[in-house]
Amino acid sequence: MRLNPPSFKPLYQQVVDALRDEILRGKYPVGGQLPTEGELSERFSVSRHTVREALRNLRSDGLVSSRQGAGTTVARPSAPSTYVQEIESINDLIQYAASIRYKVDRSEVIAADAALAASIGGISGQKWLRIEGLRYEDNNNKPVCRTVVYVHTDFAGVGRLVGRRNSAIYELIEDLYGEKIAEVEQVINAYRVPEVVAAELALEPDAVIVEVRRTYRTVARKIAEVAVNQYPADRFSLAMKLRRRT
Amino acid sequence: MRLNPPSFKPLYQQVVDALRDEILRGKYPVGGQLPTEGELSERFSVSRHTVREALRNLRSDGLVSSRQGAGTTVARPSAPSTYVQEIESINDLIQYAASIRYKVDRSEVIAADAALAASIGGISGQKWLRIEGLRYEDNNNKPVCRTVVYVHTDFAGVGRLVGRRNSAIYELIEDLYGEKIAEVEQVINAYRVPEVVAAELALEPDAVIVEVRRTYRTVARKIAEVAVNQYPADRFSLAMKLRRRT
DNA sequence: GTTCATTTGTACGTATGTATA
DNA sequence: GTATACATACGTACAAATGAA
Repeated sequence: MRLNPPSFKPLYQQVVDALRDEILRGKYPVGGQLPTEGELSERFSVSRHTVREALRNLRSDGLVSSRQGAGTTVARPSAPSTYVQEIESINDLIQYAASIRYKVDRSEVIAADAALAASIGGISGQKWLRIEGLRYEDNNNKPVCRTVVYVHTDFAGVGRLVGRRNSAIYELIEDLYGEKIAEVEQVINAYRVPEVVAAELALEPDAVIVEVRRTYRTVARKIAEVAVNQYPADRFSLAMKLRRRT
Repeated sequence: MRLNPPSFKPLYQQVVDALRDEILRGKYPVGGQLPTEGELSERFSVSRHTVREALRNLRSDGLVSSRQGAGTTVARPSAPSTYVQEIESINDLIQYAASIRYKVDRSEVIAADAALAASIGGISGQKWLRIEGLRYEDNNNKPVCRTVVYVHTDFAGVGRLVGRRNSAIYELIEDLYGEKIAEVEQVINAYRVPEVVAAELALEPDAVIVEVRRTYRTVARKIAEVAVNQYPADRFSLAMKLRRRT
C-alpha cells in the first residue's frame, strides 16, 4: 500500500491515517508488532523522520507504544472515545474539560442542609457557592454531563469567572487566592438516574448515571471545592493508567 | 546561559529543564513570547531540531503553545500540577481483595471470538485461560462481586494456584514466571445488569452494575492478564486519592 | 554470560512550504 | 508585498537498549 499523491494532507498525517486504519482493521493486532521505522519508511517511500513524526502522533493518542531496541507494539485498536477520561495526573482532568463547552445554569450561595453536609463533607448550615451547569461536546446539543460544584465561601470570588475563563475551578482558586490544592479525592458511583436529572440530560427515565465526585483540599486539608459530575453511563467510561515505579 | 556539559541528560531534555525553569521564574511571563527556535538554537548551541524536540515536550505539558508564523507563547507559569495516585504500588489496587473470600466456579482455556478479542484486546482466535468466580464478604452468602479473569496462555500455570494461594493473580504470574508487571490500566464502566449476571449475583433484573476492568501489561507491553470485576452498583463505590507531588 | 545484529533514541545538517504580522 | 517563524521533509550518523544466537 502506498500513499495517495493527490492528497493535500501532510505526508506524516497520511502515514498516521494509513496505520490507524490498518490497526483498526486488525492488520496489526493489539499486542502485535508494527513494522520497524525503516520498513515503514521504505513502504511509504518517506524518510524515517516522517515515519517517526507519524508514530509520535499514534503514541500520543495511546494507540501504540515504542521501546528502544524492541520496536513498536499496538496498545489499542482505536482511540478512546471523547467521553473517556484518561487520568494520569489531574492535568488530564483539565484537558478533558477544555475540549468541551461548559454552560452555567445557576450560581448561588446556599446553606447546606444535613443531607448535603453529609454528602459533600462539612457541617450542616455551612454556606457554599453552588454552581450548576451542563457540559456539551462541540457541535452537539445533547449535554454529556451535568455538573454541580460547591465552592467554599472563602473562595466565592471565582464565581464571576466560571464559564468565562476556560480553566478548571480549582485553578481559578489557586490563581485568585494563591491557595494551593494539595489533594484531590475522587469517588465513583453509579445509580439509576433521578427524575430531575433525567430531564436535564435528556435521558430515558430508566437510564444509568455514573457519578464522579472530586473533593479538592488545600494543604491545610480544608475543603476548597467539591465537584459532582453526572454522566450518562452509556456514554462514559473512566480510564486510568498506573505505572510501576522504576 | 548555556547548557551544562557534564550533564548526562539528553540535550533536548536540558533545554526543556532550562526553559521550564525560566518560565517558572517569570523570565518569560504567561502570555509572553518565547525566543524563536532559531534564537534558542543559537543560544543553547544546539540544532534547531533539538530545540523543536524540547518545545514539543513543553507543548505536551501544556506550558507553551506554538503557532506557525506567530512564534511560541507561554500558556502556564508552571508545570501542570503533578498529582499522583496515592495507590503506592499496584498491589494496593487489590488490597481489598484479601479481606473477602474468592470462590472459583470455572477455569478453562478458551479461544477468543471477535467480540471478546475486541473487549479485552488481542486477536480473534487467541487462547486465554478463563477463570470465573464470585467474591463473598465474610459471613455473607450473597456475593459482592463477579470476577472473570483472562490469563495469557504463557502464564496458564497460575491456574492451579488460583483460589488456593491468597494472592492476586498478577502476583502469581510474577512469582512463577519472573515476568514483571509494569503497567496496569483500569477502566470503569456502568450498565444495566445482563440476565445471566443478575442470576449469579442474585440481583433484580433492572439492577445496575459497575464494571472495573484491569489490564496488566508486562514491560514489553504484552497483556498478561485482564480482570473484569462486576459489582452491584448499590454496594459499590470506588474511591481514590490523588496527591500533589512535592 | 557474551557477542552481535536489530531497532528505536538522540542529534546534526539542509531545504522548502505556509501562516502570521 | 515582504520578512519572520514555525511546519514539514529530506538526508546522515552515532548511541543505547533489546533480544536472539
